[in-house]
This record gives sequence, structure tokens and C-alpha cells, in this order.
Amino acid sequence: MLDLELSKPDPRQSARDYVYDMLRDNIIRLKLKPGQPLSENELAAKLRISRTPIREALARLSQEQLLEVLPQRGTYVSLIDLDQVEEARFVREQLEPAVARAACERFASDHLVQLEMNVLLFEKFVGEKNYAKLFGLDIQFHETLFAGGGKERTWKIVNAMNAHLSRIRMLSLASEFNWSTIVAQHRAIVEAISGRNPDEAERIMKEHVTLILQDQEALVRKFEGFFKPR
Amino acid sequence: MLDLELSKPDPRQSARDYVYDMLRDNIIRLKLKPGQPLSENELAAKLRISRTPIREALARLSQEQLLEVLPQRGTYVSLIDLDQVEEARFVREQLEPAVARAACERFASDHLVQLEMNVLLFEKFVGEKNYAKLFGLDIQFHETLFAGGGKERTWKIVNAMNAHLSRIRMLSLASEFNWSTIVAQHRAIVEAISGRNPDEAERIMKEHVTLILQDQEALVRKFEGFFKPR
DNA sequence: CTCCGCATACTTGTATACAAGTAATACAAG
DNA sequence: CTTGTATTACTTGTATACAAGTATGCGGAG
Repeated sequence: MLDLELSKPDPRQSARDYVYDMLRDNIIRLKLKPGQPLSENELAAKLRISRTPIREALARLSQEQLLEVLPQRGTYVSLIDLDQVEEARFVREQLEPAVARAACERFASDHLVQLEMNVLLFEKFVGEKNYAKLFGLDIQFHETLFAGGGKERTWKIVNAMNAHLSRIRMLSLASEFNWSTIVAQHRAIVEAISGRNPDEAERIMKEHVTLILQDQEALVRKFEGFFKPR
Repeated sequence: MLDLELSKPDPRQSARDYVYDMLRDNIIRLKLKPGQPLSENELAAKLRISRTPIREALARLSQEQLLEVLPQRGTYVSLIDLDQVEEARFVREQLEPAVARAACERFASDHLVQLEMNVLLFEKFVGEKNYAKLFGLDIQFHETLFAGGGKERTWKIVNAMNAHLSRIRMLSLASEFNWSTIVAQHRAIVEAISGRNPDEAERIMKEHVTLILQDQEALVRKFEGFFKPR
């Protein structure tokens, strides 16, 4: 059975983009399980649109390794690939601190305001233990950091590579109990940027991205079928 | 008029992938000029296949910012965007030295052989001033470096971001007269890796990727219509 | 000569029909 | 019961038809 979290289609965006956004969100949020089969026809019927825009969305998701398309056999949600998670971590460890440092030289003021707002909201939801909101805010924080320094394209690829890690975090949303550490680091980073302290910004960000998921092995055991064997 | 460099279609790969590879190569090598319009129908007629796989290839190239698709208006080869070139340089400055360092810890031996072969060929073609071959070998060198350390996905995104810079280099192929510096650095990097000297590998690679195109401003003036105004 | 309006020939977006290949299942033979 | 085979119902890949929007050029009005 196909159970999708549908958002209202925006008439400004094409059917292809709608399908892409909707499916990606469902994959990241694990509404679609790793390994689960998807049928183009079934999607077309469910969404009441033709296969063409669906195919184009699926092709893009396959390109980003969130789907596996086997010709004449089927399309499946990719299993979580720990190698890919490791590689994403490597990329982030290089790029995020450098972006934080660069942000101390040049950063759009409106984006700085956005960062401060983000931290405030973050602290609010930490208190409320609203993990879903925290998850979204965390991603938004980093996106804003990249955008403020004019590195939107860099963010897009970092975000794309991070998809498999995002799913692991989704598995452990409730048990990811270091939200307060995360928000403290976010706050410190914002302060370092507004105070134009590049060494500090870089150092904290480096710590931040090396914050490791404590219980990764336990998760792999618990949700064995979701992971690609290696 | 549409003048494409066609390679023989490989029956193993899908029509979509064939079109993608062929068009990307033609764009990078400037056989297709920046700003030039492309028509799906014209491509379909020329390649004797239907619009569907062509559309899917165009969508991917658009995603990678090598094409600009304006709904109901037309599809155009992207102008060279200097902002994007700058951002690609930023990403490479972070990732390439880190990859070179990591390669000193762990590197597949067959890829090391490939690197040595690459340098030998490189030196041969420097002597022969075969710039087209040098261009290809240069890209291959970096690809092999990433692959040897198990960072194929990272290479893919670096390569994708680098497309606009590649076109600038293509504009100045003949006048890019520092090929001997480039090959010397390549050789030094290979030696640092096989000698497991991470500091040296990282340092040389950092120099290598900051090697700047001397005459960029002159190129922008000479080929003004190829560049996105900023 | 200038400018406005409409017809027309494009463009890409979407829908649908057909082709080709895979997997599973029912069924018969041993 | 086991095994091999053929049928059938899927899958994705490709081709084509239609829809909707845009630019261009021609012709007439002012």
C-alpha cells in the first residue's frame, strides 16, 4: 500500500516539481520506508496526474540516490547507505567550517536576523521537545548560513549528500537527546559571526559537525532491513 | 543551426543517458555556445528519437545549471556565470586538499598505478602541446584521486560544480601556458601520496587548486556574449 | 512612419498509447 | 512431491498526440 503525506499542490510550480518535493519529503521523513517499492502507475493514479511528470521526478530522485530504478523490474526507495553517510560527513566537515569562517567576512544582514530568529525558535521547541520542528529548524539554520554568504549552490549539494544521514537522524529523533548541545553551538556560531570572529566560528562549527550519533550501531541492529549491507 | 559532436550510441545505455552525456560534452567543449537556443523537437529530429528521453536529459542538465529552461519560451545553453565559478573554486579549495590528505591514509593501489600512468601521459602530451588531450587528462587525474579514496560521489558534485570553470578553461585552452606547472604539481602529489606524506600532499594540492586563470578579465572582454552579466 | 492587434508558428508541459523485458504463478509432466 | 514450462500480469522505456502559453511578423489604422 501507498501511504503518502500530501501537501497542497501549488499551481505556480510544475507537476514534476510538486511530485519531486513531495516524494523527497516523504522519503526523508521515512513515511516511505527504505526498500519500499514504488510504482509509477500507482503514483499516477494516486496523484491524479500522468506518468510523464512522475517519471521526471523519479529520475531526479534516482540521480540523487534516494531511489533505485531497475529497468523493467521496479523502483525502490534506496536503503540507507552508511558509506554514503560517511562521505557526506567528510564533505560537511570540510565545507561547513569554511562557510562559517567566510560568513565572518561577508554576510547578508537580513540572513543574520533570520539566524537569530532561528535560534530563538529552536530554544523554544527544545523546551517543548517538539522533535519534528527541531529537525526542520536545524536544517534551516545551516541553509541560512550558506545563503547569507552567497553559497546557495554549495548548500544544495551538501543538503543532497546529507539525505541518507537525515534518515538516520529521523530514526532516532526522540532519542537524539543532545538538542541542547546543538542549539548552544548554533547560538555560539551566530555570536561569532556577528562579532566577526572567524577562528571562533570555524572552531565551533568543526565541533558541531563532528557531533556523532551515539547509538548508530544500535539503530542499524534495530532497523536492519532499512540499511544497505556492507 | 544545430551542430553536434555525436558519439556512437552504446546500446547498453538508455537513450536518456546517451543524450545527457552527449549534450554535456558538447556544452563543456563549447561545441554548443553559451546562450545558444536548443529545441526539443530539433534534437529529437536530429537524433532520431522521441522527445521523452530528450526531455529527461534536458531536465537533468537544467538541474546542473548547464541549461536554462524557460517554460513555453525555450531552452538555452547557460551563460558562463562567474559567481558560480567562484563558488566552485571555494568548494574545490576545501575538498581537494582534504581528499589529497585522506589519500595518504588509504588509497587503492590500482588507482595509484592509474595516477602514475596519467602523469606519464600528461608529460607526453605537454611536449606535443595536445591541449584537448591535456584537458581530459587533467580532469581524469582528479577523478582518479577521489575514486582511489572511495569518494566517487564527492567527485561527482565537484565535477558538476566545476562545469562553468571548465568552459572558461576551454576558451583559453591554447593560451593556458602553465601546463608544465600543472603536471609538476600532479607528479609531486602522486609522490606525496605514495610516500604517505599527508602534509605535503595537502599543501601542494592547495597551491594547485588556487592556480588562477591569469587572463580571466581579458577572456570576459573577448567573449563578452558568453558570460552572464553581473 | 508609427503603433496596435491579431493570426500563426513556434516553445515546453502533460497525457496516453505502445514496446520490450521481468517475475510470479498456475499447471502439467515426470 | 518436484520440476520445468508457458501464460499472464506486472514493471519501466519510448513514441506520439494534445494542451497551453509565448514571441514574431504581417497588416491595417491613425
